[in-house]
Amino acid sequence: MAKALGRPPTSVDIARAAGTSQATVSRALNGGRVAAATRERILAVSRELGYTPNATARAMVTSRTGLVGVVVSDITNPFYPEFLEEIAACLGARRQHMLLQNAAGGDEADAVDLLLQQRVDGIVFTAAVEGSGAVADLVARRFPVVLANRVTDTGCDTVEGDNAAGAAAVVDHLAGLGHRRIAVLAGTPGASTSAQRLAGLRRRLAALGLPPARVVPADFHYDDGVRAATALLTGPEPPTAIVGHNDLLAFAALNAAAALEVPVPERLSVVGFDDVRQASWPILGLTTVRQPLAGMAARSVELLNERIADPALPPRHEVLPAALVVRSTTGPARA
Amino acid sequence: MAKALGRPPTSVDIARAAGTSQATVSRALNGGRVAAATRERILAVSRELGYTPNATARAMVTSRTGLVGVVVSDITNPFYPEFLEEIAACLGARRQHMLLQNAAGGDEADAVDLLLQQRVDGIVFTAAVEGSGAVADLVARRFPVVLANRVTDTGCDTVEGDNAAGAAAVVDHLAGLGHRRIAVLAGTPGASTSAQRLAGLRRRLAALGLPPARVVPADFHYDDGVRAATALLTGPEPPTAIVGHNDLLAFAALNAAAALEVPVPERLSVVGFDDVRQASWPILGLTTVRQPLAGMAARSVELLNERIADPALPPRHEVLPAALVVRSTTGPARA
DNA sequence: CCCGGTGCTGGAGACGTGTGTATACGTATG
DNA sequence: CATACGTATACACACGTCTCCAGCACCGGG
Repeated sequence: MAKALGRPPTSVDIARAAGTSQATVSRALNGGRVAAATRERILAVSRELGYTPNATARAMVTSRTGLVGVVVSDITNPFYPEFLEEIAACLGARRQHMLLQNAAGGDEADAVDLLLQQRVDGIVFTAAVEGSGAVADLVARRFPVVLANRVTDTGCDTVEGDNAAGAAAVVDHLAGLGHRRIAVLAGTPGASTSAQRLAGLRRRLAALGLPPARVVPADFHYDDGVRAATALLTGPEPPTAIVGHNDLLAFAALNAAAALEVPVPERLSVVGFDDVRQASWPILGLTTVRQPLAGMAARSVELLNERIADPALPPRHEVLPAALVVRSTTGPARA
Repeated sequence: MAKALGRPPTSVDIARAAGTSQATVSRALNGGRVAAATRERILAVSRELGYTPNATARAMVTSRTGLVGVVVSDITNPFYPEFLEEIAACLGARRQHMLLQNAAGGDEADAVDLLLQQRVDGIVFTAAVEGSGAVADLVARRFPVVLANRVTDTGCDTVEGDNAAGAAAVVDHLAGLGHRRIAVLAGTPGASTSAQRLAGLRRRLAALGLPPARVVPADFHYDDGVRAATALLTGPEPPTAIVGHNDLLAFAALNAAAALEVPVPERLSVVGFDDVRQASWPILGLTTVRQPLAGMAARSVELLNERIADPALPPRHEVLPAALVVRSTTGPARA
């Protein structure tokens, strides 16, 4: 194995050593029609020389790289690593691979540009919001794109959890516990998940005849969440329940409450969205809406590959069920 | 921008449209000697046609991809996303990009193989342990490799925190609080960080004349940590302090304690390693050894690029300072 | 007028691979 | 025996870019 010290060996080197043509080497390694003895010899030689096919050269001629770009908005949000792990697994099963771009700071256009330069076969966007119109541009060019956990009015494939149903379940749960002053830590303005969850909450509150929720922007970030929750809890008429548009925001609310010595769930109930792994830790025990993580990843990869195979496909929109998981951060509202 | 519907335009297309040769287009876009008027025209045309340089074709001729492979052992361990974010930032400043491989499950050899096929310029390994000898093989072939937060006896560059000093600081802190029965949730057997932290703990315990620590393997995984900590706490002579070789293991200990209704820090003190962001959350408040994350990332990228420039460099080993951060999971040992 | 130098541009080869087309060989068939 | 056919291989080209080298125009000095 540890043979190549200079330039790595090429299929031409293999061909020379095996006494055949380069074309035969290519066919032998890719399952073409080659005599068994020849194939055997070529495989032996290529093993001996430590041959590694050059993916860039292959991409040149096939115009397929086998790479799929994945754009996330903040990789330190624990939701994303879990999602990426699923995505990577689905891609690996198809012998594709992930080129990750972290678009924190809003340089989504830069991220897309890089992925295009690398000639990825398609892109999965999970970033919360599009600021640059980069996605619309790609769709207009018929470049294969899937939006995971996010939708837009651009005509591309989308996969998401049932945010409205999840939000309704949250309201039912809180209302059942007697909560009437409910506040929301909202995600990035313009993010579809945030908008849907908010709409679902409002609709259900109205349907139950409850007062509207107070909505505070928190941009899906922990620090913003702590600031916003602190302001809510120290202001006039503090809420008896806070719904984070994100588990990270819900954790922020828990921490703000702890810092202010507001006991949870006795004086404050907290609910999140996503059900990241930490949410199920006993010391956190967050009540939250579970996102169908594995399903979203699997469908995203499938839809993307279908579109790569046929870019003219009509846009598909899939909604996967989401379910409320009740743990220990919610309890009866104080009388 | 949204022009290209068929094949994306090439530099030849630009040349044709601008009335020059392809060579001049290449020079104009890469800062070669070109008349100002010609450059202007070429830039205008390439913008108009929505030209995106083909990185695979460039890689063919320059034998540089600008891609750096990064191998992690478990991306859902929050340490890694934080580290990756730093790495990506350092790479981005050098116009390089990250090709991530999650080697969970021990398929490190597969991960390396893929990265080599993609012809990455170098690889940063942060995976906890090498099972396959893949790293040794790469080093023997003089392929640029840096080990971050991990060392081996193979002669390649390494960057790590001062694990021994960190461990000593942990022992001093616990001893000062009166702890004598200290247990350790150890990481993957063979992981250098684990070995160093363990050695540091043992040495300091011996130096202080304290009894040796009980060591339980937990493989750096949360679930293993919970099982191990539960066994410790329910067994005979339960420890008064548990040191996780990892913040994740420390959190596991906290959760095991919570499930058993063992109060922290009154009856059990818990310490971790890494200082991930969650550790500083008020509701967790984990006492832990801070890893010099940004510094490790920056030095890893710098060392890797130096080695890419000159593969014959002698191996360098850098140790960055680590510091104990005392929060609320440690307290005096019960009399 | 000739010659050398400078500044810009075009031609052409290379990088490593996949694949369509042609060729050599052996066998079966009429 | 001649033709047809199937199998296995070789030849050649294309993919898009960078870069070396040569060529061209222009200019100033001898």
